[in-house]
Amino acid sequence: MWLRKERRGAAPLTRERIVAEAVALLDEEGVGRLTMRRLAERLGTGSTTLYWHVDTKDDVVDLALDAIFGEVPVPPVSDDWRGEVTGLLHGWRGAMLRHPWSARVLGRPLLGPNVLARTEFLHAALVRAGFAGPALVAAAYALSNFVIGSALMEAGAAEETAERRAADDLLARHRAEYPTLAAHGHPSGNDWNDAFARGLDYLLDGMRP
Amino acid sequence: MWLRKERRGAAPLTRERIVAEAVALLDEEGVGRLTMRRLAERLGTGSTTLYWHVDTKDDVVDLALDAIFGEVPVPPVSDDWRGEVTGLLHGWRGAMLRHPWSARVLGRPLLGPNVLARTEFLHAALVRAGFAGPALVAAAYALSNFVIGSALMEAGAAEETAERRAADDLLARHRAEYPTLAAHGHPSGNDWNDAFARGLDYLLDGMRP
DNA sequence: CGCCTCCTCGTACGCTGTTCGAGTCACTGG
DNA sequence: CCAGTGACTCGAACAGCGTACGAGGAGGCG
Repeated sequence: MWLRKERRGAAPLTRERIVAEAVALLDEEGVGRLTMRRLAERLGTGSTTLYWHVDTKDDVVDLALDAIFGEVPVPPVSDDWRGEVTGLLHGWRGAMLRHPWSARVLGRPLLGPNVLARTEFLHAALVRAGFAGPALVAAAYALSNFVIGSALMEAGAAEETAERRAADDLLARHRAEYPTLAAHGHPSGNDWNDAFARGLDYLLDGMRP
Repeated sequence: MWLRKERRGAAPLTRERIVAEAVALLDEEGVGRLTMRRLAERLGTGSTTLYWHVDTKDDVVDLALDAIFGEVPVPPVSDDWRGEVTGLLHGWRGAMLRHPWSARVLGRPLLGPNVLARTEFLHAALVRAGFAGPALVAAAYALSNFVIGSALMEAGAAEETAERRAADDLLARHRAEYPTLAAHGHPSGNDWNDAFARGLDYLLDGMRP
């Protein structure tokens, strides 16, 4: 069969290819349109074939999630633990914003190797900084929860300018009930970057080993 | 008709009743089992009837989400802005942990009246504390993102002790790759409360108007 | 040659959100 | 008194979903 070489060479269906295509599909169409059938179609296979490589659709999502965290660069170890941490976390946020569906999918335990490696790095940097015991877990969780929460909110807010417009209208209509909110408005554009950087500084300033 | 009084009195189907029942269903069975048909069954109506009161299933979720934030007590205004903020945020976290499905559902814009009222309170407290401009939005977003991220992670981790056990096993097996992580273990039980309180203190300590 | 293992897939099941059109009922204006 | 109107309910149906199952095809090995 001539097909053999071609099949083997061009399209050996693997977990890796499935995950890569899932990430592409999620990036292009969002989490609501990730479907086993659509994914299989993009891969040129039948939908049920996927189930030989993967137990369940949730597995695909878990794998895709861990895959994008592989994009987060792990800074080199230096004697500036604070620089390492901010570098890691800015990268973390960046990856989540590049793949906004990731925020919608969080909440299941993050146990993939890429996530674990970065979490390990974060903990190690904090240990090097002198944190230990309850202060260590508090610091590590505060930092990652802050990043995750920020990405979640920002990804949600960035989704639809139409909805944002409606939200501003709503806020303007209820100006009397929410005076402070209406006066300062929602962040937009570069405000998010600034707010994130500032917030991270607040947190790091307040942390003491 | 004798039914008239009864119908009118016992079961006038309203948005409020739908939302209340949705919250109950979500609390009992989780977000995966919220179905228009199941919800309607619990309400004693046909499933399609719901669509007269509500445009879409997402609307039900949005309403349920805002409803549980109505449980968050708004502290009385005092001259202790930090106390007000910590009180509000502990209550916020408590509500989310009482309804763990809420974490899984976050990410869409939070624009319900209950959420807006509490966000307004948070902003107002920070303004009273002297924050303004970019520092204000950074402080407000840092605080709420921290709370949301914490609740998200904690609710996710609390879901299944079986999964937690498997996760610990996995960590133990890879002890060599993740030494710091394996050495300190995941939080459990009251550790979460402590980590949250500490993290919040870190953040507030680092914030300057 | 036959067998075993890896891999693929068509079919089917039960369930989902939502649309549509027909119906029921309390009430109102003539 | 009664026709009509608007608020509300619902059964049937549609397209699509995740997934189980069992029938196959193909390469390697006896």
